[in-house]
This record gives sequence, structure tokens and C-alpha cells, in this order.
Amino acid sequence: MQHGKNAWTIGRLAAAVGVNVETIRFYQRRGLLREPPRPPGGIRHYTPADNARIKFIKSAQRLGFSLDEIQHLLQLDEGMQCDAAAALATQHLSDVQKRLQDLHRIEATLANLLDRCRHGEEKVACPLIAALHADEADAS
Amino acid sequence: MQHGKNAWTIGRLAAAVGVNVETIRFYQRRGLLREPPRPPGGIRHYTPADNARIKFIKSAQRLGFSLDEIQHLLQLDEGMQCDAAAALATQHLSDVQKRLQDLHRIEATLANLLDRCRHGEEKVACPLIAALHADEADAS
DNA sequence: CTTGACTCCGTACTTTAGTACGGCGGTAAG
DNA sequence: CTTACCGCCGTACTAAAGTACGGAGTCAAG
Repeated sequence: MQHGKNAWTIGRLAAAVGVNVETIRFYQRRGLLREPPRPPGGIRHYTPADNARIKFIKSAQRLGFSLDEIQHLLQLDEGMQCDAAAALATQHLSDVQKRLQDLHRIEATLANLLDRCRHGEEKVACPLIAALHADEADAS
Repeated sequence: MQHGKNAWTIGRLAAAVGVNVETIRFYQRRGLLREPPRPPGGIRHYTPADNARIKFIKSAQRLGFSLDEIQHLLQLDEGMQCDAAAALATQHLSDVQKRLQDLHRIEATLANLLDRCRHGEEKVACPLIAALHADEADAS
């Protein structure tokens, strides 16, 4: 039982986070997740930090970041020289802000639709396309 | 010249939006874009609405929506019975709000990093993982 | 000390979202 | 009328992000 007990094996971790075991191995190969320490016998065991990291990856993906971009973000998390970090962060920050703007517009438009529905309209259209189209009012 | 003039051919549209011609054809096959009217001769011609629609698709993708999800969103744009629309919209709205929350947290964390950098710290870590890990209490 | 569940690993397959290719036909300028 | 450039179409290939598979090793329980 010396390494058994209720250590976080890959299977338990996968179940906890809600991903496939193979996904975890895949992230390790891609360098998104460290190779965890292995007590002799060869069975990896994980920590809550690994759990949080995978959840972060999954959330970031939902926000439209690719695994490559996520890898960069994670480097920021790990600590680095300020100048390098600042450069990376500035870039990501403005990117994030653009996404926020677009998402906010979508949110407002959806909310507006619901509002109109509640006020008794029978049939509604939800001008989502126009919502994002807003910031390029000028033609070229 | 009767249908020529300077109609929006597929090539011109693609160039205007900044996507590949093949991508437009692909969206048509997927049902994301209507098949545009074709004057005899067989050459499709497009309108500014098609242009806006493709831009919407591209933006939504950047926000992490899949083409399937985008297809649903676009249905809302097209107008439908209120009850159906409201159901769809409610669901998307809460989804969008979750994404907004996560993006906001990432934004705040990045901004904080830049701030610390400017205040002369040499080496910084950017607790991005912790940022999203924050609302880990409730389940749904 | 066997058994069943789980892990390890490499390799191969799948899905999503395009991209590329190549042969044919239309149109417009020379 | 010819030639060059589009557009049309179907089919095939690609990249990213997993997923599945199968044989061998490990481990805790019965």
C-alpha cells in the first residue's frame, strides 16, 4: 500500500475533471501538463494542482484559445522575467478585451430578445449579426 | 455584362471578408450560408448580408463557439416564434455569461500582472489558473 | 497466487474545420 | 476567335485535438 492508499491515479484524476484518460496523456505529450512523479512501479500520481491545471485548459478552450495559446498563458502562470512576461501579457490582454467586447454585444442582444419576448411580441428576430457588425460602421 | 457589372462574385466576397473561397463553399454545404441566387450561367452572386454573416461566423468562432452552435445562434437572428426563440436564447445567454465571467477574470489577472511589473517587480507569476478556479464551489 | 481492475506505452483511427486539386465551362478583352 | 482568368463541382488531403486499441506490467483482494 505504500504508494497506493488513495493516491490520484490518472483514472481518478480524469474522472474528477471530467476528461478522458487519454486526454491527460495527450496533454503530457504536448507539454501542457508536467510528467508527474512516479514512485517505483511506474504508476504516475497526481496532485490537486494538476486537476486545476486541466480545468483551466478546458475553460480557456471554451473561450476560444488554442492549445498553443494556452501553453503561453500557462507560462505566464509559472513566473518569468518581468519584461518578457509583460510583453506576452499585453498582447493577450488586448486580445481578451476584444473578445470581451464581442461577447458583451452578444449578451446584450440575447437579453434584448428575451425582453421583447416577455413584452408579448409573437415573433422575434435577434439581430446578432448586426451586434458584432457594429464596430466597423465605416465602409472601406 | 448583363449579370457581370461589378457583382459580388465568390472570389471578391472571399477577399473582402478575408477568408478562402473554399471556406465559403464549405459554409454553404454546411448550411451556414444560403445558396445565393444565380442568374443563368451559373455564377453565384452575393450581397453585403452574406459578407456580414461570414464575419459573424468568424467572430463567434474566436469566442469559442463551434459551427454547430453558431448555426443555432444564426437561427435566432433569422426570426422565429417567441417561445422557441426564448428557450434557445436563455440557454445561450447563460452560456455566454459564464464565458464572460471567465474572460473577465483572465483580464483582471493579466492587468494585475502588468501592474505589478510596472511597480518594479523583477520576476512575476500570473495566477491565471487560480483566477478561474475561483468559482469552484457550486455545481450545476 | 490467481484474478480483475487499472496503468503503461506506442500506434492508429476519428472529428471538426477547413484547404488543395483538377477538370470543365463561361465571359470578357485583345 | 482565342486565351486567360474566374467560377463550378466533386473528391481528396491536412491540421488540431482528441479517442480508441491492444498487449504487457502492476497491485490489492480474495
